[in-house]
Amino acid sequence: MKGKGGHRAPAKMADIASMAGVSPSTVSRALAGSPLVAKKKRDEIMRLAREAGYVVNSTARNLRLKRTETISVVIPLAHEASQPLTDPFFVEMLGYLADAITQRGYGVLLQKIVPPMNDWLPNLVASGRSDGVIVIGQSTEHQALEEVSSYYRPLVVWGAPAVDQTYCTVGTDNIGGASRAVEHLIQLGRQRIVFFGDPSLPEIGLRYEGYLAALESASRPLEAKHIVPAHLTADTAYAAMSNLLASKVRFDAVFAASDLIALSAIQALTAAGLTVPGDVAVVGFDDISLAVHGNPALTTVRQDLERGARTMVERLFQRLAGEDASSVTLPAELIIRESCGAKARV
Amino acid sequence: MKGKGGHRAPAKMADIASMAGVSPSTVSRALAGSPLVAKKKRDEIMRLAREAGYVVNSTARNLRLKRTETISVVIPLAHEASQPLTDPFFVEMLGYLADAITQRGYGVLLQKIVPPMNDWLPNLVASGRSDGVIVIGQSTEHQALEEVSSYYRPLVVWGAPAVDQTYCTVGTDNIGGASRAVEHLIQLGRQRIVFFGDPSLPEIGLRYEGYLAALESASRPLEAKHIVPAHLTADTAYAAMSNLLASKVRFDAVFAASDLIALSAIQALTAAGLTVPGDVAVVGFDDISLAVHGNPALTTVRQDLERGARTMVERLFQRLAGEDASSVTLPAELIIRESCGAKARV
DNA sequence: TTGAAAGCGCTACCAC
DNA sequence: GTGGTAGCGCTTTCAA
Repeated sequence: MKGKGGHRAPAKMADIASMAGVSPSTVSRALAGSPLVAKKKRDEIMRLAREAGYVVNSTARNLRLKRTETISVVIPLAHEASQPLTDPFFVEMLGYLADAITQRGYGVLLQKIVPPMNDWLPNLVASGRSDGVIVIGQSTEHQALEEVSSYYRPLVVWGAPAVDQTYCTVGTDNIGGASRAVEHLIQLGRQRIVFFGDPSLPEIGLRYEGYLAALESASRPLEAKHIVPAHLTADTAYAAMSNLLASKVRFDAVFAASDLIALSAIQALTAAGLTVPGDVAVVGFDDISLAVHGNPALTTVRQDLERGARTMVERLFQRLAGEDASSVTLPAELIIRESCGAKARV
Repeated sequence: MKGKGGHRAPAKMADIASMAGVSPSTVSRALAGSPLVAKKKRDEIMRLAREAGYVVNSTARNLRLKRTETISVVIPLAHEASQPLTDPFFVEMLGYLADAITQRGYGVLLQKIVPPMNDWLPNLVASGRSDGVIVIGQSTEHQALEEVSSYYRPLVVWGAPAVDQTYCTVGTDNIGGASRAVEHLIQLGRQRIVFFGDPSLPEIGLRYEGYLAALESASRPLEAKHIVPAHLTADTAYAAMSNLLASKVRFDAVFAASDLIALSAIQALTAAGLTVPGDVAVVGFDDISLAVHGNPALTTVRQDLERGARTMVERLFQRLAGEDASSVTLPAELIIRESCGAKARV
């Protein structure tokens, strides 16, 4: 209506106060629904505010109240530097988190962290932009999480619990899920099962343990050449599988540490003229929505992201309220579809 | 380290000031890299601040500066009330937007809007939580967008331009993309092509126009029974396709208004014993990453979301800077895969 | 039941 | 170059 930019300066509380012929204090109380101000006056003030399109300025409110009603959701991508959230896992988790947080009337501040990842967590915490932090995946940041958690309570991390860890994690039973998947491959008669993923990441490390456990309980030897430490991105995984094929290592099954790289592996295998599950059986991990639509449909270990997200938010708010909330491990479920094949070929 | 909650009160600027033996003003200037403060003193203050883990409180800073360095990204879901961001389209777009916004040093505040959608936009704008707003999809909110844009400039919307519209949109050439898709189906010999989607939503309406244009240029009559106004959710689309099949309407092709519902349609068709593309050819819209992995791989009209996101952010920052930025339509590309079939069957 | 006043932590104006 | 001071818009004592 005025000014060159066409902007309209938003009304402030003092404006409403003078319109109503009362003090800002009274407006503040009225808008907060305080019973201190007479019902009639309160309604009048609320009506006025609504008509003027007045909404409390949350920056000022936050400064005064020392809280933001905002939760930071952080996605650390140590190995995906330039890439835009390629992994559907993150994105599905993000959706569920956003729902759970919004339901409690809080805002969601989205943060993607890429290398170089220096001091991002202490800085985020100290900046006061949010009241709590949820980190999706430990990535390479165990140390940073550990340090900050010593003085900052409202922090919850999706991932694997570690022995020396003090921060709160919520995650899936990686060991159990992985071992069940590998046992299934063994039962189907697969002889040479590749572990496809980088065990140096906490969660992947546990899936690797499950893999080892399954081999051991079937009295199968571990073959070093069957460990392929692929990163969790589609491109690098495709390349890693192509390399493996070129190396002439023999294998008839792949247990992939995530669905995304399982799908890439299938593409690489198919491109090389092999059939899945005929020549090579493939099992993934996550059960992203893509898995069921794959060709063949992907057998995988399901993580219940909706429940995981709800649990994380629940714990975070407990910690926000000063209560204690310890780490949780949620059950994993083996979902059998087509890519693992039926019975043994030979 | 202290207190029952184990919280540590963050340092404030005054603390750093007294540690350094200077005034808060000087600390403020030093931390901002102002050349007004002597280089040596500036470095000293920065070192001190870093060691103390001090980070400027952004709420206070924002209040003072009257800006937030935050952009709201809003996803209005008129028809998906309880559902958690099921459509990969939104989620992929969100990822690209987050990248583009983060690159400019701004934060991303995520908002999901579900019915009842009263005054969400004016309230969001008036709350001062962000410096600008990006809305992904017009949904049913054209009117709200129109009203707010009359006084609030930093607003950019993903969607379709309308004749009477004053707000800034960025979107794909829906008409062109759709007509090319339908023309392709016609060329392949398909006779009865269903339009699958609700034309009352702005973007879908344009895709419908493209559908009409293609029929017309091939001198094909429009059949009312071939218009199936399915909502853009997987479940409702599946049901709508099942209903259509039960109704005995004859058709040999489906042009779906989004990939998500195209995939659902394929599932419903397959479940009913029909083959795709043998009995029914299917073409989608969006080219979500799922499309290429479908079985059969989905022929679709590609929207370049990365470019779209970059463009939206670019326009938003132009508007933030007081410049004008008008609506844009980006090209659409027909991606031919398997689900549309090859040549005619008969 | 209401208003005056203080102050959340910061930046920028003004004086020196 | 540097420090004092005012004030961003709000909530909440405290006093009336």
